[in-house]
Amino acid sequence: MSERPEIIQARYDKLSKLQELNITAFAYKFHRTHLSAEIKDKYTELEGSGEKVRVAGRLMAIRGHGKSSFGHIWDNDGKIQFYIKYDIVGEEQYNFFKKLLDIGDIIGIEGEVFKTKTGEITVKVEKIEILSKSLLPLPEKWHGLVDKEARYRQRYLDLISNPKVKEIFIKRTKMYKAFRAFLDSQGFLEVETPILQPIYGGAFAKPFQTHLNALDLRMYLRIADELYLKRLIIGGFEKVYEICKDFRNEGVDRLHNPEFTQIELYSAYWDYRDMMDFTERMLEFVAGEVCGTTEIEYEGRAISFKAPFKRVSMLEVTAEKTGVDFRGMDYAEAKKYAESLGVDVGGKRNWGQVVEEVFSELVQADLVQPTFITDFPADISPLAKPHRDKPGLSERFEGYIAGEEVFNAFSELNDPIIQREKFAELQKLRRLGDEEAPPIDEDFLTAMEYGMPPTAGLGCGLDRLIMILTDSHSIREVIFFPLMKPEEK
RNA sequence: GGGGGUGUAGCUCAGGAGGUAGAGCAUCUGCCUUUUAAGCAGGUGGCCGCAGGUUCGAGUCCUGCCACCCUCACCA
Repeated sequence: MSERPEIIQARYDKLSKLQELNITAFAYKFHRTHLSAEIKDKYTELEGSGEKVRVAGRLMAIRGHGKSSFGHIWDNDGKIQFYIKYDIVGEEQYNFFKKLLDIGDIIGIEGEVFKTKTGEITVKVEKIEILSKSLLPLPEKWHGLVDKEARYRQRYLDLISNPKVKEIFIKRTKMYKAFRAFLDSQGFLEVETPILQPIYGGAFAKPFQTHLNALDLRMYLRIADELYLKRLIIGGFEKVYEICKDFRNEGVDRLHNPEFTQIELYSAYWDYRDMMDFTERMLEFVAGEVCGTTEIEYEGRAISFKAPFKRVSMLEVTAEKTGVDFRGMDYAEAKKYAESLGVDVGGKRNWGQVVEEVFSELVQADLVQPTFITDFPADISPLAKPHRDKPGLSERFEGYIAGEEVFNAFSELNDPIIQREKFAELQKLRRLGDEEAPPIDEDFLTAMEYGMPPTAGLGCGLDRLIMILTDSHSIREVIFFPLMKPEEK
């Protein structure tokens, strides 16, 4: 029982004293008249008016001076200083403050507002009450909570003691709002599609499996939304989007969390060039809404979200960079040249995979400014339309920022005959041991056979985008509760 | 999975070459009625990640394990 560290036991002792005094340490409610920010905004009206304000928040600092004390409480929008004086509140309340409250407690105060001689807007306390006793001590006031493991496992402590962390997540929400505002204004409809799916598809990835007891059915958590959103396009919703949690049963590192967020959007009657025009306008808008500017800095490098973005074809930029033009080569020849460039293509099973590997090894890291890389190999783009002019390529682009892939888009394949062939090729890859090639989705093919309008679609990794917009090095900094191994007890 | 690093008080961190465990903040006791990392004086607080080993003696050296971080590989 009483094995508690002294610093914690002291708080339990105070709780007992409160109970002896018949003071409720865990209140039911507190009527607030103002938030801390409102007091500051309305100071000129409040000063000298005799109006009493009631504010509540977490007690974060105390500076005692004998018979008077200063302190700060933090609420949703910021902090406010209070001044409590023996002469005003009397012996009982002052001793209650001095002896029974701790940093970390949630308290409510009432009093008039004034400015100290250093000019800080301050509440002169007339009444003070405890709303919730904090039984565990908070991290240190100056350094905050630094240990990354503790920050991620106990995010609430991170949020309490590191105000900048709160800003990152506020920006994350601003990003969602900006996408919604932009897309809604352009006639897109926000929709929801299944997370639990009997067949996964729309990307190359290992899925999470689960089991539906009612139907004794193996189910998967979605790896992408693509095939369901296209069904909606077929159904006559011509512009749709979804902000979607996807799940991939793969590695965990600074760029990957097993559960992550994308936005996918589809517009009928567009091709991938329309989507590029749209995407750069949308990204410029989102960056401006989140950061207040399109000119940002990520890991010491200036990045401009000002449209238009650079556009260059994958094969051309790779040829420029490496001196090897892979166009017109067959699989064996491409492999030979890739190896001559020092790129390991041992596990690559077709021409496109080889070219993509060379690109991602030797070119990708240099794409710091937002750049559209266009015209990907057709054999690694099973859901994209074949390029109208360039044999072997597809009408597909990916967007790179700060050397990382952030979005991926196509002129969507709408020919069910070619789609079936593409799926068949994926089944070959599966049989060759490619675990990430998705199984064939007959229901989706049936939908396509009813006729799908020409369509362009885009997927954008929102975790990576907000990392860049908040200058965060790890995906764990932008996900409230990133995946952590449970601690062994 | 490979390589490198970290783990010591509630928090942030020191502990040189094996010899009784340290600081700041917090906490506790005094003093202090406009401070803001308030101040002054004094005190409490430790499974040194876990388990073994070497040694007269291990926070320190060795082995194994655990968690986390960085990095490479993998991952659209």
